[in-house]
Parts: sequence; C-alpha cells; structure tokens
Amino acid sequence: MEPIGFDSHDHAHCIADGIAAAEAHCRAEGVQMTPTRRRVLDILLEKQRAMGAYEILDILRDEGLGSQPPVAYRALDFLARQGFVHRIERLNAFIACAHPGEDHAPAFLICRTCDRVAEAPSDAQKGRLGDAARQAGFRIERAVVEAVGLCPDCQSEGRP
Amino acid sequence: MEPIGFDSHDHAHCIADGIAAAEAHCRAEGVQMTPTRRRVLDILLEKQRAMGAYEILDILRDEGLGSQPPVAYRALDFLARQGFVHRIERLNAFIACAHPGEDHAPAFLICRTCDRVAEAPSDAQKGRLGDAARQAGFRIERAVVEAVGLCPDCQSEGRP
DNA sequence: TTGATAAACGTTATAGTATAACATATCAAC
DNA sequence: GTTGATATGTTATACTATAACGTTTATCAA
Repeated sequence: MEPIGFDSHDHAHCIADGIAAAEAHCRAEGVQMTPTRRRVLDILLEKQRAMGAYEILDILRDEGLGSQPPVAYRALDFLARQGFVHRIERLNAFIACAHPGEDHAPAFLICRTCDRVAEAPSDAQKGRLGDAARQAGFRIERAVVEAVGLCPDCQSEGRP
Repeated sequence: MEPIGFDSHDHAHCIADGIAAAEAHCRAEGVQMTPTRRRVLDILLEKQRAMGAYEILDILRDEGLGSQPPVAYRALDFLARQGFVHRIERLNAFIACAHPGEDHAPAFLICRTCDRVAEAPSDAQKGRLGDAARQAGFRIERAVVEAVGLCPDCQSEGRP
C-alpha cells in the first residue's frame, strides 16, 4: 500500500476501480448497492477529498436523490461500514478509500492549509502504540490516526 | 511516560500537580490563568475523564462562572493551546493532560463501553507513520492518535 | 405467486457541537 | 494615566448528527 494522495494519478481509472470494487464486494457480501449509495461513493471518488455530509447532501438534493440529512448519513454509514469510505474525525468529513478491497487500518495525512487528505498505511497493533496498549491491558479494535501538517504543494508555496 | 489511565492512583495528588504545573507554566509564559480557566482545568482533573464542552458549561453555570457556550470553548481552547488539556476528536470531548509539564505527543486509548480514556506515549515522527509521511513529502506538525477498544475492566466483565 | 421478514427510504423534528460578531471590561507596560 | 493587548459577556446563528415513525422495496421460503 502506497501513501499516495498528494501526487497526481489516473483519476478516471481510480473512480472506476472504486465503484467496481464496491459492487463486487456488495455482491459477495449480499448487501445492496443502491442508487443513492452508489452516487455518494461516486461523488467522493470523483472529488478525491474529504467532504462533509451536508456538502454531499447538497449534491444529492440537486439531483433529486434526497434532501434530508439522514439520506446522506445513512449512505455514508453504509459505505463506511463496508470500508469504501473513511471518516476523518478531525474534519467531521468523509473521504473515499484509496485502497478498495484491501483489508487495512488507514492513517491520514491532512494538510492544514488546503485540507487535502492522503491515506497512508498504518498498523495500530504494531509499534509503540500497540506496546503501550498491551502494557495497559487495553485491547485495540480500531485506531484513528490523523496527522495534521503541510502537504508538499503547500510547503513549496512557502506557507508557514 | 507511563500509559496510565485505567489503573487507580493518588488522585488528590494528581489534581494538585496539574494545577501547580499549569500555574507555573502560565507564570513562565506570561499568560493568564484566570478563575474560569482554572476552574475548567480543575473540573477536568477532578473527573479524570473526557467531558463535553456543554457538560463543563453546565457546571460553570451552576457556579456563576458563565452561562454561554463561548465561555467554555474559550477556556478549553486556552487550556488546549497551553497543553493542559487534550481534545479527543472521536468523542468531541476534552480531557486533562496526564503528563503536565512534559512535552509530548499523546495517543489515547478510548474504551468503547465505559468511555474512559488513557493517555499513552506516541511519536508521530517515528515509526511507520513518520516513514510514510516522509515518503509522501508531508510535514507532520501534530498527530491525532485515538485507539478505540476495550479497557481491562470492561474486558474482564466479559463485554463482547 | 404469495406471504413473511428484513432492509432501505422519506420525512419531520430535534439534539448536540461550535463559532462569528460586537460591546465591555481588565490587564500590563510604558 | 494612556494605550494596546487580552479577556469577558452576550446574542445570534452555523454546523453536525440522530431519534422516531410510517411507507416502500427487496429477499426468500413455502
């Protein structure tokens, strides 16, 4: 898994991959990829950035796919449960998974000036956090790792 | 730095230490520890758990120290800037720092059943996250590391 | 097919979290 | 004491999220 996210890439391809992986996963798991859910995933894949639930809802509303908050939150909850999108706690926002189909525990690199987000590999059980948890007798089930800082572009623009 | 937090300890002592360390820091830095700020820190040290801003505000209101949300948020912002309290993104809540006076980048172990929080050592620059960030050209300034799972007590009660 | 069950949706209402903005007051240094 | 910075009081509002309930749609076994 590469810590891509601030570099450019074949974006049409990654949208198609994301949708395809999600469709396949849904068939395999016997869960439903409904039009609204598909569109929300599509929006997040397309924008390739963290988006708030209400920002997504605005698009759904324009397209006649729903107008009330639960519409967006339900779709996002589903997509997050299936692992197609990740929630960024720091931003109260959601982003499409950069590694669909892979089992992974992501960490995020969040640029504080442009708000772009990159997904990096992580493993809470390994490393110092895992050691500390074991020492405390704590059983880690899920870890939120969100690093805030400056992405390469914003560094080169000389932001403080 | 010990990953304490789920064990028992001399709590009166740790309240006194926390306040004392904060007072000293404020004198050294030339910033003001006002009554409301002191009381908010005191509340968080006393409860030794993550508390929401509005829960803290309720206490301040009862004591005549303020009644509007900005009162609590301002005090919490100040205390967090000075490093006396940490914000737990996952819970939209705040907790007193367990290691006042030490320069540290904390990680948190959050029990999903009892919501107790332990503070553990961390170092975003080291380990795999730091490697990934360097590889991506990302400059980490601050890292939010929040592990969700089961604390020792809730494990021994056989919670699933 | 049909009936039973679960899953998803539409909608209303409301809860919970956070900050903008502006007037007033206090502090600290000269 | 004046001044500039810092802190407070207050109103209003923005933003984020979910409870609750009735209806519809999908799934699957009989």
